[in-house]
Amino acid sequence: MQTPTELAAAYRSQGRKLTPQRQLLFQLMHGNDKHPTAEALFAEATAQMPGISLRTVYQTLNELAEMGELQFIDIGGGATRFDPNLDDHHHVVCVDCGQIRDVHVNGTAALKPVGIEDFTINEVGVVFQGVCSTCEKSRAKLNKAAHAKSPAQQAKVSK
Amino acid sequence: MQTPTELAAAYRSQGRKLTPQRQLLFQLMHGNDKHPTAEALFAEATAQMPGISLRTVYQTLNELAEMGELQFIDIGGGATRFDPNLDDHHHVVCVDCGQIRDVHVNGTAALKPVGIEDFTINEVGVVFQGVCSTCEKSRAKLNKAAHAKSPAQQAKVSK
DNA sequence: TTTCTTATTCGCACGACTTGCTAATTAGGT
DNA sequence: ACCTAATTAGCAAGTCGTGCGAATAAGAAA
Repeated sequence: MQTPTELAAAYRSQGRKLTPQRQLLFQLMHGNDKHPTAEALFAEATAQMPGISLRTVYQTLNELAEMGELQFIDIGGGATRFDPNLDDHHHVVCVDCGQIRDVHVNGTAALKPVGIEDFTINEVGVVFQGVCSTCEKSRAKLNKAAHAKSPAQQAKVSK
Repeated sequence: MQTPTELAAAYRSQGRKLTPQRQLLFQLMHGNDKHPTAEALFAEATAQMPGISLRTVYQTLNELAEMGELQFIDIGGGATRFDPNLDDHHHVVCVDCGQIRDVHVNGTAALKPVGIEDFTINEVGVVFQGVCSTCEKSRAKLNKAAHAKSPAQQAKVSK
C-alpha cells in the first residue's frame, strides 16, 4: 500500500474525495503488518475518531482492495483480514493464537502443479501452519499441568 | 476419506450410531472431488432424502473432520468447502467460476520460509489462482462482444 | 420381540461477519 | 458563498454456521 500522502493524490486523481475518515484509515493501514480484521481496525480508528462508522471502515477497505492497494486474506476463522503488503510474500499462521506473519518464501518459482494444463495460473499463495514460540511455551506449561492432574486435560490443550 | 463401509465400522467402533442420514452423507462425500459447500451437499442429500436437515449435514461434516476423514477449505467467497481427499495435495481455483480442483504439486519440499525461526511449521498449503479453459473461452467471447459495443463492457468481464 | 438408554436429528433462534439502503452531511469545484 | 455529487452513519437485512431442547430412533439388553 502506498503512503497516506500518495494515496491522497491517487484518490483525488480518481475523483474520489479525501475525507478525514479515509485519511485516518490510510494511516492505520500503512505499513500495518498485523493483518487486522475490519473490526480490529474499527476499534483502533474509533480511539482516534469516536463516531466513525464500521460501515465506513468496510467501505474504505473495499475501495483500497479495488485499487490494488491491499489484499484480502481468508484463512478460515470467521473474519476477513487485510494486508497492505504488496511485496511478493506469503503467510505463516499460528494455529493456537491465530497470529499471521508475513514471510518471504524461496522456491515458489519451482512449484510445479501437475495435471492442470487447462488452467492459466496467475498467482500462487502459500500458507504455512504451525505454532509460534509463545504458544509453544504455553503448551509446554499446560502439558506439565495436565500430567499433574488427569490425562483428559491434555486433550483440551491440542483442541 | 474412507469408504462408506469402512466409515460405518469406524463409527460403530467409536460408539457412534449409524443413521440413514450419515450413511447417505458418507456416500455423497466419498470420492467427491467437487469441494462442495454444506449447502450444496444439503441440496444433493435432500434430493435423495427429503426432510434431511441442514443442521445434520453441518454436524456430520464436523464429525468427519474431527475424525480426520476430511478437511475444511477456506479460500474466501463465503462458505467453507469440504474435501474428502486425504492425499498430500493442493488446490487450484478458477477466479471466474469459483471451481476448485485438486492438484499434486512438485517442489513443495523445497519451499523455504525466511525469518520464522520462532515457528514450528506443521503444514504447508499451496493455492493457485487462475482461469480454467471454459472461463477463458467465455472471456474471449465477451471481449469480442465488448469490442463490438463499448469498452465499458470489458471492465465488467474482469469483475 | 420388547424395553431401555442414550445418541442423533430437526428446526428455530441466535451470533458473527458483511453488505444494502437512504437520509443527512460534507468535500471540492465554480 | 454556493452547488452538486460523493460520502458517511446507522440500521436493516443477508449469509454462514452453531447452540439449544424436544422429539425421535439406533443399538444394546432382557
